[in-house]
Amino acid sequence: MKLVEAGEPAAGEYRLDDQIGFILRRAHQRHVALFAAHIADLTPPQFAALAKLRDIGETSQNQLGQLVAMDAATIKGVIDRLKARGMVELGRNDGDKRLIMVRLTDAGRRAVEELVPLAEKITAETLSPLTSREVDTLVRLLAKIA
Amino acid sequence: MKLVEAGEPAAGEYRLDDQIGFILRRAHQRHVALFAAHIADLTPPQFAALAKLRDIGETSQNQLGQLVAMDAATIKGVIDRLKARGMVELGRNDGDKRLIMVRLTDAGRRAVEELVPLAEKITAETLSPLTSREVDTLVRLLAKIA
DNA sequence: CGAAATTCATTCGTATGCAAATGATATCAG
DNA sequence: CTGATATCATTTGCATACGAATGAATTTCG
Repeated sequence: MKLVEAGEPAAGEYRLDDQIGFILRRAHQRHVALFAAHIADLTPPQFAALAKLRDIGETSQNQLGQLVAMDAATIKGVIDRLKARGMVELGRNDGDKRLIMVRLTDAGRRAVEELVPLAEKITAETLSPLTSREVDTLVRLLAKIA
Repeated sequence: MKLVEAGEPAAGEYRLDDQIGFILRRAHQRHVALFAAHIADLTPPQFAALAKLRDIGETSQNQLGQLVAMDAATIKGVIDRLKARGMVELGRNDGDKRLIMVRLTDAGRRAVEELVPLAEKITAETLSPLTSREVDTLVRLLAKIA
């Protein structure tokens, strides 16, 4: 008498490898590794900040952080490192003196433009185990839980 | 004349928010936040190590790291903190003197047993925006790219 | 108007996560 | 058997990531 089908956990059993959190973490790890393999001198969060700045132009540090899903402490570190490398420059805001405005430098803009094709390749490679139908489905479902 | 449908990027356009890497990062962030909300005194990697140890029994530190997708440096830190809290204990291996064997303490085992129901709740809550069909699909596709 | 609440940026502490270098131990090849 | 290779654990350095506390500036509200 077979009590449990193959691959189906018994009631009450907890399989780490089947948990969404564990799988999410591994999928994210793989993506970061592929990113590093193609773009060695910039991290995904750094590139995200540059790409977002290119799209929206100058913004405050915190605002940028919200747009790229980083809290205040995290975006500060990212911006500090991008600034040290001459990719962004900072300035005060006339209206609201609390704000630190961030904008791309010419070098930063050139870097984004150069890297976007590589970033597209990274996205494609990350998704390469899937059919294009599956890609659409995955992105849609993932966005739902993000 | 409409050149681009709403939601469809023009050729060559790169939308950060649609990239799998960015969405993966946000989904992972949300899961970690939900985890912390339910299990305040343990991180997901720490719980993963405990859960895996419960399933497979004593192993070497590196072996455990491979099973929970952490490199040697990372698993060491996780084990150090679990050891400091009395959840695991370490020992030398008779056959191979390089190995550090790791096993659950009684307290560690009790902790896992107590936390598994909460972990199941976290998994369910992370996936709550999806139907059960969508859950199966997401897990399957995510596992493919992980 | 002016006190209270909010927002922005910064700092500190803790915890992953990974690359690279190192020393100890095992294994393999000749 | 022994030198070359490989594995295990450790350490250092760097980069997210977030909670909590802080000070400055702004907004809200009574």
